[in-house]
Amino acid sequence: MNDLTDNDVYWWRPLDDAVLDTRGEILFAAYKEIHVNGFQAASLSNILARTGVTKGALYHHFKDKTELGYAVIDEVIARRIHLTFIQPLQNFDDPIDGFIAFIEDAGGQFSLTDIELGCPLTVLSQEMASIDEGFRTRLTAIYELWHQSIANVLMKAKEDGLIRNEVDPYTMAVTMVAIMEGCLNAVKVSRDLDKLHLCGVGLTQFLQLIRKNGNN
Amino acid sequence: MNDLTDNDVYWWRPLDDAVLDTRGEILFAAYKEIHVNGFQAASLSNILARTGVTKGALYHHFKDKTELGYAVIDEVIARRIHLTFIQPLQNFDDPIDGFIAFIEDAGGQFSLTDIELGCPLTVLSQEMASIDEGFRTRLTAIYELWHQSIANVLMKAKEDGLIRNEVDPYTMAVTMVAIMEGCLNAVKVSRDLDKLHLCGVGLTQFLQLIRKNGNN
DNA sequence: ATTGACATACCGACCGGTAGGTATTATAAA
DNA sequence: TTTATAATACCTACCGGTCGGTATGTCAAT
Repeated sequence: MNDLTDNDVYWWRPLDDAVLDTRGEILFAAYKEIHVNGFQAASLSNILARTGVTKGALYHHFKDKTELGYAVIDEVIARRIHLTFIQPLQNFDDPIDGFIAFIEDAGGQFSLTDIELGCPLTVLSQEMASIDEGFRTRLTAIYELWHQSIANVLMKAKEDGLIRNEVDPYTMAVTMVAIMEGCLNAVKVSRDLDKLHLCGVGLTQFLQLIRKNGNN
Repeated sequence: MNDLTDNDVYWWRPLDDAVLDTRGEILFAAYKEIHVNGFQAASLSNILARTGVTKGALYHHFKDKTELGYAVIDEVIARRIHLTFIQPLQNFDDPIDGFIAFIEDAGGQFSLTDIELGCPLTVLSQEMASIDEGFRTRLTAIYELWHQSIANVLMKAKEDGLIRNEVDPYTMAVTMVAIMEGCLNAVKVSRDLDKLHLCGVGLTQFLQLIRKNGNN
């Protein structure tokens, strides 16, 4: 069904070079299976077949399929989002320049293969938020962290006088995340990387809006 | 599992008051089942149980489950998107004012129940775009129509001198759709209608950006 | 001797799909 | 107008396959 190796897909690259134990192997294989097929259609048999781990081992480490899904969110997806979207935005002198650099960088960092699968966070949100409360709260927590991180950066920039006074950092943060996730959705469905650049231009122009003495 | 009636959910309100034939009943019930559970987890047995239609009737009207899914996109979701997002934007003298009015209106039009389920287009895009090419092309066609419709409105406004010359209508259109879909995603996962207003403010400010002699 | 870390075999439930019949309606020759 | 034919619109019963989950066994380490 899917013969991609870890390094073909940005989302699937190992988080560090630590050797995975059995639990970690299951977790990472489950993450990939879920990313492609969604949670409900994710097959435990597939996960086991790919890892060589047996069903006994799986049910030794995880109570049931749902708990495995929860662990994937908490231990894999949360870190991935932090690594991809949150961490890169810290440590910029001017966050507007930082965001714009991040967006331009993303255009080169992501390949078509990466984006065909979409953001794992959105995939799971759309599928599971209205079906399972445990999924919903866990996913919400990640989004909230993301929103707050951006809002904090903007807040600091505001204090430094880089951003217009009337701009509300949290409102901007939520909108910016919406643009990025909406953009990744557009690219996933169209399989057209140009859409990524189009949204990048749009988001960049949006960012110029909130800048003090903003040019355009 | 889900005892909502049609009129509780905006997305499920009948498109017109024509009496549904058997095929139409199947189609609409399938649409709702898919909207809640996604396509792969949508159960034909559920659809049949809810409609009272038998499996023989279903397979008389549709070749298989996949063809039923295609028909749901082409005949239900496409119209729904047109009705919800495209049609309301026509016939505004000033499209920027129109968009802003539309966004403010959406805040009142949608209830929490509506948005918990998310936009059917995004639900299916995230689940099926990377799995089935037939789904992907059909969903892409709807997005493309949406993008083009907005772009056309902006283009006309540009000719009328209402929008800045350096604004590219198509780029703006793609970005605006991304914001709206990303916003609906945020609301779905957070179950917080305030997020809808936050994104509304963000999108409104974004729209002011492209206006000629824009105030802020 | 007990515990943790698996391995193997198997189970019932549900899934999408099919086979084969029937009731109803449309077409058209007698 | 009646009657034969044929297509449409279903209905019922069933099938093979996959699913998540479990029960039981093995085996090394403590």
